[in-house]
Amino acid sequence: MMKDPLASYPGYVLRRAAHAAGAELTMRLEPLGLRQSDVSMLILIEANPGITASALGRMLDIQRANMVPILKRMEDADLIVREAIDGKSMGLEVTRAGLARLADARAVIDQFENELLERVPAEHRHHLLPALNALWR
Amino acid sequence: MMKDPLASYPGYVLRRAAHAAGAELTMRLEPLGLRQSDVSMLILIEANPGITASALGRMLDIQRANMVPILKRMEDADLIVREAIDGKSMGLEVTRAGLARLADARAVIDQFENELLERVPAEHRHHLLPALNALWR
DNA sequence: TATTGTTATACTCTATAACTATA
DNA sequence: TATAGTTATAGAGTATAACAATA
Repeated sequence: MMKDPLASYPGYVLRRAAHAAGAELTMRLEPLGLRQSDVSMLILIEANPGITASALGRMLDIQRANMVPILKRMEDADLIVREAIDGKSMGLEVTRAGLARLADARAVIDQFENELLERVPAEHRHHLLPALNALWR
Repeated sequence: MMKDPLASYPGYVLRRAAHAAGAELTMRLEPLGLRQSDVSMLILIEANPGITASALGRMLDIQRANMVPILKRMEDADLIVREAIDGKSMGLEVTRAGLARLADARAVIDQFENELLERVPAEHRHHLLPALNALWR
């Protein structure tokens, strides 16, 4: 058997756990034709109607320039619309069709998040979210 | 202020925490001319001398095909050597220069991992690693 | 002067298929 | 028959620079 000294490094295990979870969620969203970033954006736009692409990108840590093709694809898929706020900014809204897809995605995600937490032994379970939030913010 | 409903999703926070930590470690390793994968490989090769590229890839969840350019770069940088085990397999070893670089990298990583854990409130701290390991394995 | 949206571009990481040679 | 190493290639995600138009 191979030795794995990396298992004791929190940073490494964090990366592996995130990758494993991310790959699984991507697989589960695939039948819906949605990517993780799509769902994140739909959730944030629904919670903040009229948000601009720049502000959305700042929340998700995605560069302005990289938002363009993503939002264009979502607009082409009739998931969101862009409406002029003023001559410079565009406000984002979730379409009716987008809300329906979002409802499906939420069912997938809620199930996924529940399963994720169930894998964590009970004595550690409620420490996960606050610990991770402390690492991120 | 914008609403952020994503903050309550463990999977999302996991991804953000891993990305933030990864970006920071990458920055700290950059002066050493090493990437995270380089250091992971050096650690694993040192712990398992003579390991093959395929076995190393399986441990790190990196495809065989993607190991080729990585190992070639590390060999060109005189961090590792490949020695024939038989007519098919090559055993990997860390060079003397590789060991020196690995020592520098370990100092960076140990400091980084300590700081990472210090950011987690004490009551959650020792739950992080077991919780993450449960998600991954 | 700072910000928004945009185009173009490049680099890294990752995934797949196919091939050769050997165990 | 399964495995190791390799090549080629394509798709994501991400990062930077630059520009026009507007706040």
